[in-house]
Amino acid sequence: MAKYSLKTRSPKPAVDLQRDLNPQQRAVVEAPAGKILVLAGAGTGKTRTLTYRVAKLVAGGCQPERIMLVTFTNRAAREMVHRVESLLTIDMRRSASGTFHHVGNRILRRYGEAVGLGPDFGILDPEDARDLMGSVVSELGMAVLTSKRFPDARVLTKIASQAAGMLGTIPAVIERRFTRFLDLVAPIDKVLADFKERKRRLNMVDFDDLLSYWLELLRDPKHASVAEQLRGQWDHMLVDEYQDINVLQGAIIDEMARDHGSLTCVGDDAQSIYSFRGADFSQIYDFRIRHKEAQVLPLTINYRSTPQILSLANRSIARNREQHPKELTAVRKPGATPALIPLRDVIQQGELVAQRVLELHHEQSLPLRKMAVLYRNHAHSLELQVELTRRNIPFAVRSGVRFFEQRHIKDVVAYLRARENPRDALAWLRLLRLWPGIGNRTAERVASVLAGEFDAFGRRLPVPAGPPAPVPEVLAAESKQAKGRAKDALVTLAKLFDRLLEAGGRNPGRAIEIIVHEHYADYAERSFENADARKEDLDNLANYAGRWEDATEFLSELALIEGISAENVVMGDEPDDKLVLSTIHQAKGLEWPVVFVLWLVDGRFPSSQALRANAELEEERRLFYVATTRAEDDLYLLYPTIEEGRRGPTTVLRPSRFLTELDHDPPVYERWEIEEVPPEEEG
DNA sequence: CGTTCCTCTCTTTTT
DNA sequence: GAGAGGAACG
Repeated sequence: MAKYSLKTRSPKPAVDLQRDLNPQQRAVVEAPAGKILVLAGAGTGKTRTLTYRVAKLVAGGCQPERIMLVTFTNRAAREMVHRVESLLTIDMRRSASGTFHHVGNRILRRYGEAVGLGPDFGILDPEDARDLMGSVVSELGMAVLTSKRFPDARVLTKIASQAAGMLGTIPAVIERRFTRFLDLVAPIDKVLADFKERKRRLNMVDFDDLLSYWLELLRDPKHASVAEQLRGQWDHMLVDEYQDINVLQGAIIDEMARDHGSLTCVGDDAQSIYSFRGADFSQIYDFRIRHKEAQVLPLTINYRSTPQILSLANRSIARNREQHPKELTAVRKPGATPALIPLRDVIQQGELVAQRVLELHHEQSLPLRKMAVLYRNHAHSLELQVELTRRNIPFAVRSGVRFFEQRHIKDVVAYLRARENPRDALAWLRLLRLWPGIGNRTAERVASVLAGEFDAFGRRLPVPAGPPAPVPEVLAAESKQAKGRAKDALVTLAKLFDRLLEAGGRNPGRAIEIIVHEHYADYAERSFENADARKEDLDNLANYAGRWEDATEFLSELALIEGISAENVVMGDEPDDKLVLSTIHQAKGLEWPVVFVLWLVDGRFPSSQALRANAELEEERRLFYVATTRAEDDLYLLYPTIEEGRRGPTTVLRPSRFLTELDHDPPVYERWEIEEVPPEEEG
């Protein structure tokens, strides 16, 4: 992606540590290069502190490209890079900044050959990984695999992912987290080994591989010289959101920092909310065990929220046993008491939020973008979305279906993937099936030949499969074998690929235009009711892709970028000022003057799964803590009291235990009563 | 073999 | 309210 920033030869930092930082923050910024763990509460200026530490390093003569700055989420990464760049007017593009996965991707593009990856390896998104797993299972054709009790492809990828994340074996993961499959350890192990092999054949990696191979480069004695080169490229390592890393990431961090020893990690154990994907917040405690010499520095002064909001948050998190007891201190003046609002049902919950948003917007001139509605999972926001649409309140959903995970986007992207990495059988399969006359059978045969997995006689080829055959030639040959509509389709497809491989088609944006123009527009007309909207999406995608010169880079970006919701990208002419709707996970690190939290009902938030185990309940409470600490001035906690079953009876809902457990003196919230205004008095 | 239409299942959270 | 998988038809 094109990114611009001004660059000065000698960075002149507009940095004044005395003026800009409090003593706790200054202690972090000024600590000599070494092992540092910063325990930073919500809203205590964590990003600011880390940014200034980078500034200090650069001011001290360190080249930005010799700093590695990694975080867990895209958002945090972008925020961090942006703030460093604006503070220092330097270009951080050369530095290794971004999510672990981005940095891993960059490193493997360059050094992946050592672990057997071609330079144009593709990245499997979770859906692809699941499909691939499914085909591995069905190809193995073992009897156990078809039994009802055998884990499905999604669960299998989960097991593989957990094993990668905790640096454990498959049996160990099953023993720890999937005991119901204990008697299936051997076949599961076999399937996952095949899955790994299959990824290699396809020259593809999944998200976990981006990190696993990175660690392999650092640890395996076979790659000692690569490891040395890697370590030698950076002098300092800084890690944000340390509470959300897993064992694998922890190991990478330690290995990367081994020689230079300059490692600054920032995190808040109270905000660890990703254990479901292997984040292991004991990492943050083990840090001091692994690095005995590490300095531990606290940040506890909260600049964000009113004391009222903080007392609520403090009281809630204090109920967690697994935590560092710490109180956030408020510096802001007292404000409004958080509101607890019971509603009749979800409909009323949506109405009330919409109404309150409008009141604040019109009566207090608060822009919509200064307000956010947070919820446990995206389904919780549906009724609200309906109500907001009805009242014409613009909103942006920061969750839901990802733009690039929609079918039409993935279809078109499959062409790019196939062009960049012809061994990507999944992409071939996907795009072949779009053609009339080509069904599963034909698609599978042609895809495996194109991918070089099999020769034309159905014999499995060894890996590496030699130089890939020219795609148009293979397609032409296959078309001769086919008949009827499939024949026509393959002939047309061969021509399309000729065009895609021409120089003009190299640019990803241009390539997408060709694909849509030559094929997909027709397909969309035939297949979708909302073909126009989808074609518009594809125009936007072509535009977006046009910013990259190199399609492989574009594809990596697309796979690793955070979920831009469809709404966010698609609409071109919408107002800037929009109410924010977000899952709590996606809201981490952000703040708004006004925050609404929806669906505070036992079984929803905390979720019913979490009610079963205490460790999970504590994680949910941390999530609640994250939600409440997003609010600066006003916090509204809402819950419906009854739910009308679609088919079944109406049920009475219990308010979330995260609310009732706070209900003692002095009160931390104020209960609001809702009275319906008769229609004639409205207005 | 390919297509279409039906039912069933799911929905934590993200890279 | 979507996606996967199965059944039945062309």
